[in-house]
Amino acid sequence: MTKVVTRFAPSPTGHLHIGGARTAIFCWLLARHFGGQYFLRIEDTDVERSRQEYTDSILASMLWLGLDWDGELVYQTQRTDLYNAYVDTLLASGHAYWCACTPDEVDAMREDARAKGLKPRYDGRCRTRNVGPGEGHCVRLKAPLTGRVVFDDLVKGTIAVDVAELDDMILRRSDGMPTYNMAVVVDDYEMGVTHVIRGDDHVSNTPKQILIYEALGLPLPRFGHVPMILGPDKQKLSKRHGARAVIEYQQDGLLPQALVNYLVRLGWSHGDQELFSLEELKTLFDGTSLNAAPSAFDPDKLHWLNAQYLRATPAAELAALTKPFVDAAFGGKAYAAERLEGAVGLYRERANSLVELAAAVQSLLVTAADLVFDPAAKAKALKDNALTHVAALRAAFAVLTPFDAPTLEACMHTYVEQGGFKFKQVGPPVRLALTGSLGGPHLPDVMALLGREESLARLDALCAG
RNA sequence: GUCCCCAUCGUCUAGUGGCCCAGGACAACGCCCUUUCACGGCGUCGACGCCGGUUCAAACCCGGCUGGGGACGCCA
Repeated sequence: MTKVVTRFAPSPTGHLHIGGARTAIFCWLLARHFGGQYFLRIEDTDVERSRQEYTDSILASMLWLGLDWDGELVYQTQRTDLYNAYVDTLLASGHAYWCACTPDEVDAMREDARAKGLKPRYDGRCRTRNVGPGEGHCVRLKAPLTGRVVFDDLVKGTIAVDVAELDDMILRRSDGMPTYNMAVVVDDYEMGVTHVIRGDDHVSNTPKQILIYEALGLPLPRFGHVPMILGPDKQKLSKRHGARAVIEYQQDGLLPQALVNYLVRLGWSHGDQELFSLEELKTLFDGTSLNAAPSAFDPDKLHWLNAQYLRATPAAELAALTKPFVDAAFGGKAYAAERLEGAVGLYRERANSLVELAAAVQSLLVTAADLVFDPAAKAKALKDNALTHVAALRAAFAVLTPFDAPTLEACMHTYVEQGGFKFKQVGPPVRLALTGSLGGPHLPDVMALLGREESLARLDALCAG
């Protein structure tokens, strides 16, 4: 088996978005599957927009998702000399030339071409002018004039482009900095990258980069372009589609396994299987079965997956994960933390995210005096002589032993049967007293968790108020 | 405008010439379970964009059309 080296190369101009995250997952999986290496390269050559805090954020998201990387981070801004050395060899070998055209002149050329219905491109007028280095001069690739660039894409199959579509691209800007395509080729080669997995939006860069590889006489890596992730409306993912950064999903209380699982299944599949652990993915994902068509992001399915993982997480662990969200919900106020794990156990199947879980669990953690009643529920439950049932049961519960779920349940049933009531008359007001609402976990379980003292206090509070 | 890519239920997808009058999952809807809300179980709705080929046979192969997306920077 040949060595597999992949890389993920974000530019630190924003947080890690789900599209990038999915690409990173594919890269990581491919490397891990084949026992290869996965590198991270920070493409920070756009000094204006690049920020250290974004690099930090991207790395944090990467780790949160469970994607570890090999080796040191590569920062493109630290490798200018390296890129320039390659540009110089291209200049020396006659594969590149100096160009004195100004941006305005080139713009004019493009407009001209577009007006004629042609592809806007640089016309190569400095190719033979021998202008040499100088103020405002950049270096361009002396691209072949005829022929086709053909490559076999891992996900899209054969892609062919006529070189007439390409122009003599700039390799080094007039300020001495390399351009994106130049830097990428040098880096991928220097880092030993064997599989370049990246977003669909780069397909048109690939032929250009191949031209540079060829001019440099370097071996080509394998390319794989994964399609974009679209919004639920099939349009390009944008601000109006809500959360797009993985950090936002983290804040919304999503589990990283759920996000990874969801993202992987967007564009990749393994028969009818829906649930995959990271370990399982490592053994299953070999870079095949990738879908060439773009896919729409479906928040509903993400939440469903998250619910699956929420239920699969052991109660103690889930309580620990939920705690920060509960702390935030209480805004620093004290609450019955000793009931957290039990409450999480009772509500886990009723929540799709940690945020929802934290909100649901709140009513069991406040003190009786702070319990908030849902007005609609209150109006609905406190009909007829509902409070007499509450008072009667309160008296029964006060002397009940043991105070556990089965005994409590039996006690309630006895009360209902002996009084000739319907449970519908008795259950709702009791539930309202205990949780402030009319939905939720099995009542005896709630009381057992709250304990006798707290349960009685809540029943009293409703009767009094 | 030019070039490139894509095309199965609303969505994610299975499907690589006969097993498919197309399977699974999410969503929706209904029923069951249930003292409530959920979970769960069962079921319903629902797709091969269109037109031509090739073939005994096409969702699968070929061509065109239509529709969608992407790229055309001294951004990445």
